[in-house]
Amino acid sequence: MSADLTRNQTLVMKTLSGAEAPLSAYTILDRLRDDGLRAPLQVYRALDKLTEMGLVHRLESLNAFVACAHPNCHQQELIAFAICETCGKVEEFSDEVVKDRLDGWTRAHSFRPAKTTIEIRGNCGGCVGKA
Amino acid sequence: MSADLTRNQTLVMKTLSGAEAPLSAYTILDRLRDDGLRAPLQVYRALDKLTEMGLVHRLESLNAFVACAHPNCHQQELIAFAICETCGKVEEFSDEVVKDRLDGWTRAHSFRPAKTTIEIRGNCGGCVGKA
DNA sequence: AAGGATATGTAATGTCATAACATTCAAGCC
DNA sequence: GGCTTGAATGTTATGACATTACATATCCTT
Ligand SMILES: [Zn+2]
Ligand SMILES: [Zn+2]
Ligand SMILES: [Zn+2]
Ligand SMILES: [Zn+2]
Repeated sequence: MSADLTRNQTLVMKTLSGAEAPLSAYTILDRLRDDGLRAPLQVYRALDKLTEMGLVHRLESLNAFVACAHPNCHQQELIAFAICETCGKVEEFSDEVVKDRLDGWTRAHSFRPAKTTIEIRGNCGGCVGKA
Repeated sequence: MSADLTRNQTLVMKTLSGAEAPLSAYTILDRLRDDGLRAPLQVYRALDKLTEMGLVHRLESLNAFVACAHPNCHQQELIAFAICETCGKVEEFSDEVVKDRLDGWTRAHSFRPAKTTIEIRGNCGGCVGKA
């Protein structure tokens, strides 16, 4: 399994796990002032490691981070995110057909993919109508 | 067709059209100093309009902008980007199957999508090996 | 000419992320 | 124990991306 987390990584992980919506690095920092964190870099370093371990995802269209909803389940597959712009809730899912189609395109174009981002922004079922 | 562009929109559009790779708003600003632009907002406002018109795309994973490769061709469809991290070249493409699969997921989950981002980062055929 | 909508100019500020350097900590070896 | 070494941490400063707020100008319609 994955190695134990360090102190700062544990603090950041707990903050993200307890959050209802994605958090920016600076929001995480604010919530951890009382635990001794003072500088952005302390949070960014923890986020980097947690992301490497697959415990946290970065949402590119939000410049924010979420705890993985299925830790240790989708180590290497393609993940898509549905992000509600009203309540902030994020759903993760994978789709083999989407993956195959994108893989097909990259192969056909001799493109070597390193990281793929799929983010759908909109409103979740509970928020449609309220927005 | 689309309305004529304003002065600032024209300047920004020309800069992006002539670029080999995505440009950040501040890079665009730097290239337009001699044309009288002084503040980021002048560029951001033009980019907003150009994006609305479909002439420019924002790359979320890069915080940068590119001229559309197929203006007036894909007004409303889902667009995917393959971005070379070595040479910066960006390829746009659409895939109906990917669109259908993502639409299927959102319908099944009562999610109302507003904007979908698909960005594949990696290395293009010409750059594989050099990186 | 008057009014309203759109576009522009400018300064200040807010938000996100990293560089550079010093210090501390834990583990393995002599 | 005392040493080395690599990882993690702490701190300051800076860089990069984006928006708020307000003033002014321009264009189009009446
Ligand atoms: Zn996940
Ligand atoms: Zn919602
Ligand atoms: Zn396009
Ligand atoms: Zn390339």
